[in-house]
Amino acid sequence: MPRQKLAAEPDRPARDPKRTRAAILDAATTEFARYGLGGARVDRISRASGANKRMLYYYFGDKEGLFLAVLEAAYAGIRSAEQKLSLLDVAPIESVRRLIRFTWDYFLAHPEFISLLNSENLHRASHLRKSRRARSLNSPLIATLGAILERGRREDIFRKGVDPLQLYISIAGLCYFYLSNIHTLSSIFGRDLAAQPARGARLRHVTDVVLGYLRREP
Amino acid sequence: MPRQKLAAEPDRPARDPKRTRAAILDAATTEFARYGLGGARVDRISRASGANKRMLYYYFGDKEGLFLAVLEAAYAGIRSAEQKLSLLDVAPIESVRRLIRFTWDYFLAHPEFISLLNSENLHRASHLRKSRRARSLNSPLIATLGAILERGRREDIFRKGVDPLQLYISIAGLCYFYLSNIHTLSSIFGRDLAAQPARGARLRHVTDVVLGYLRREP
Amino acid sequence: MPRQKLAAEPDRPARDPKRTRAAILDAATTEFARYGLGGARVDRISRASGANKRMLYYYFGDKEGLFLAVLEAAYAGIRSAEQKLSLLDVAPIESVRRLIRFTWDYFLAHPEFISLLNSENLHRASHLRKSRRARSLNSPLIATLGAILERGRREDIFRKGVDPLQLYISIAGLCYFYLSNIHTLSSIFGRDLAAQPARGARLRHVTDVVLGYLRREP
Amino acid sequence: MPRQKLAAEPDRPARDPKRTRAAILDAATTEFARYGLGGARVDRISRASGANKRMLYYYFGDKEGLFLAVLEAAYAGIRSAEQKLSLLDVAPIESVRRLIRFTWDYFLAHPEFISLLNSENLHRASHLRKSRRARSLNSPLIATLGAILERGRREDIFRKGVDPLQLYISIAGLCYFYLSNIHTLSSIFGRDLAAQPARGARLRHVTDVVLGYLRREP
DNA sequence: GATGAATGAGGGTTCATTCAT
DNA sequence: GATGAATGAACCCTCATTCAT
Repeated sequence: MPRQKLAAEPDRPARDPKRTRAAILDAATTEFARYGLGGARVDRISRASGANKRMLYYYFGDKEGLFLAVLEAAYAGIRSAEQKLSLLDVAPIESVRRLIRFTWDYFLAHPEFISLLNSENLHRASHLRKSRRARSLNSPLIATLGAILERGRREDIFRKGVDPLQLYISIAGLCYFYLSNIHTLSSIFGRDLAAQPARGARLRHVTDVVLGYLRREP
Repeated sequence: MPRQKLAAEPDRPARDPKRTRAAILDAATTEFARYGLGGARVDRISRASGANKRMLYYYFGDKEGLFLAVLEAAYAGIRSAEQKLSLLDVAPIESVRRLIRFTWDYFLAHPEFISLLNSENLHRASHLRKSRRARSLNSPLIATLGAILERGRREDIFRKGVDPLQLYISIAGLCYFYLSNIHTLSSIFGRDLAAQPARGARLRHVTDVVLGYLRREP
Repeated sequence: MPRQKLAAEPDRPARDPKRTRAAILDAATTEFARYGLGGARVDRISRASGANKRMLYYYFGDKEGLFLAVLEAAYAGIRSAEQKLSLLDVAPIESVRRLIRFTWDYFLAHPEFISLLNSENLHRASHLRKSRRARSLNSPLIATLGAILERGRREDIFRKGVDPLQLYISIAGLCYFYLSNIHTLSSIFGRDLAAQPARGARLRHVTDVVLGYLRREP
Repeated sequence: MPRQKLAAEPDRPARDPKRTRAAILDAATTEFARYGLGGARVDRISRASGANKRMLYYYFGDKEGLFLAVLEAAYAGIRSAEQKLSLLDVAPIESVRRLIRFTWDYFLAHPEFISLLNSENLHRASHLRKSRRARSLNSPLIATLGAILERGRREDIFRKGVDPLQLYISIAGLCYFYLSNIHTLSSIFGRDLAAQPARGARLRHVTDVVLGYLRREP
């Protein structure tokens, strides 16, 4: 009987570098996000990825090289998602709304991104600094946001003098902190901030804060 | 026969439980803040504190017990600082200004607090949840902020319907995220956000955002 | 039947730092001599010494630190044996005879010494150079040999102008090379140079060479 | 469609068995000499030789097979050099002089030969014993030296009863030990024995020792 | 003949923790 | 209360070797 399904792979094809590499990267993302760099275990990554432990070193050099690759992939992920936004097609207020919603949704859907950034900051961005791709990780949204603010200003809707980078960081911070610190906050304040109603309330609040701030002075 | 050199070894008295405990806690705070829970080394803590490794277990049970103690002490620290604020003595806007400045300054002066919270969140607040002191870690500022908002509303300065907890989280988030992620942000955007001018700009921006948001609708 | 020798230790006393350290050093000497630095296995050393593997690092830092300690102990061993020689008590010729015999016997009885030196030279003496005890490893025999040569010269028995260090190296080399390379030499020349008759012949030859050389010119 | 750039990659022809084999052997010689058998890395050899790692196994079976091949080549090298000597063309004393100088120069120019012999002796000549070429590695110089000694004896210049093998080993030992152990000796005695003046002095000394010994008794 | 990808056993080292004193 | 010595599990990483192409 012939081997079944030529095109469909069995769990792990014998020789498929791309796939092996990707499987390691995936498993490592999960592991690093869950346990941090120091707490991550190379053995667990290898087991979860289905690849031999040696392969991890073959492709990524060492644990820290793997961590950097994970980090770069994480940035690439959000940048890729950002590119699908079409913020300049709509009016300024709607545009800001979309950006906030996108930021919120992305962080919500990608808790590993938050965790990885925290880990990298614990290490003072030492890995990122070594990255040759670091520059290209810069968000194009800053420029876009600048254009939106400018247009809102021209239309006399927004206040003037808003630094797009500051605003970008503020939007991120308003979303990020809530989600990043959701466990301690929930514990300390005795509320389940991760539950749906609370999450909806948070998004509304963040939107209110940002748009409330941007309103031109009366 | 009496032990010789009674007066000797002045640096650290041979037996001073409080002192030993405090020294361990201090060293552990630094270590956990710098390396995270997974990356922290019991040996380094013992060495830095000058206490024997065994003492660490004697006082705190194990590494995680020590981490919890550090965490509780960190919360106690910020709560103690908060109590020195007299927010209700001044007008609402100034009151909010003070709260923002306090939050910013505290995070700036206590990077270990940020790092410890990140670590605890990585572990899903598992230590805090076990703490019996957890309840008492709740910030009294939420109630105070509620009173400020209420007063501002009555004086027709602030908008209505602002949830004090949400606002508290927002103020924290606007400060925290910038400082917590300062290394990756600086690296990605190619700016030194830790330098003084940038820090001043950030505090102004945060104040603008919050007060801009709180303005009553025109 | 009563257990013998009350005072004698069971195989390994529970707490005896000196003993533990010495046991590790002994086992390491054997291991390094047999397999070289690269081929030596920390696990084997730990097993053979009866000490926990961790103890090896506790006392010696790492594998190379242990190697250095072994090396220093090996030098200390030969220097200690040299001190028992009383070369200046007898006539010059007999004195040189004794020195040769001592050198030969010591190398013969301590093949590990030869092997360790070879290993260290493979590594370009990198460990020895780091040693603070290196200076004290210098042999006092050079000075003694100088005195012997001088006396032999005065008595018109020996030739003049002999550098004691060169002669010392020559005596060592004549013995060392034969024993160090005994396996390849035996294999290449198809003779068992390790057998007793061959060994006796070698010692006689070496003595002849050295004394033949030292003879004053006719 | 034809593969582009037929003439490209001139450095190493894609398929040149002899060349590949020789490149591996060269790289392996360097590697084994530098790090010993245990410390040598197959990967480094493969990289340095430019050949695929698999080729190494293809040609030499395994790491130890490669080591043996290196060893045999090293012996072949010195034997080949020896053949260029014409010791029987000159008077006995000059003949011995030449042999000493040759031995010294060869060891000096081929430190890898010394290192390889040391490695093989560490392993008790286990590789050499398996070699079918071992017999042919025997030096023809022993016989030649025998003839020289005999002639010197007949001419009443040399002493009688000198075993050519012993003398050969002595000449080798006097040169070998100094060079083989040059790092430890330099370190212990605090002199740079590798510098030119010291090297010249050593060659003179060795010559003096051997010729001094060979002198007929007065 | 030649290659990049893959392997499993084991390398040296370090971990948090506990013992005997 | 306090100490230096000791533990065993597990850490990250590397080894010589082989597979599929």
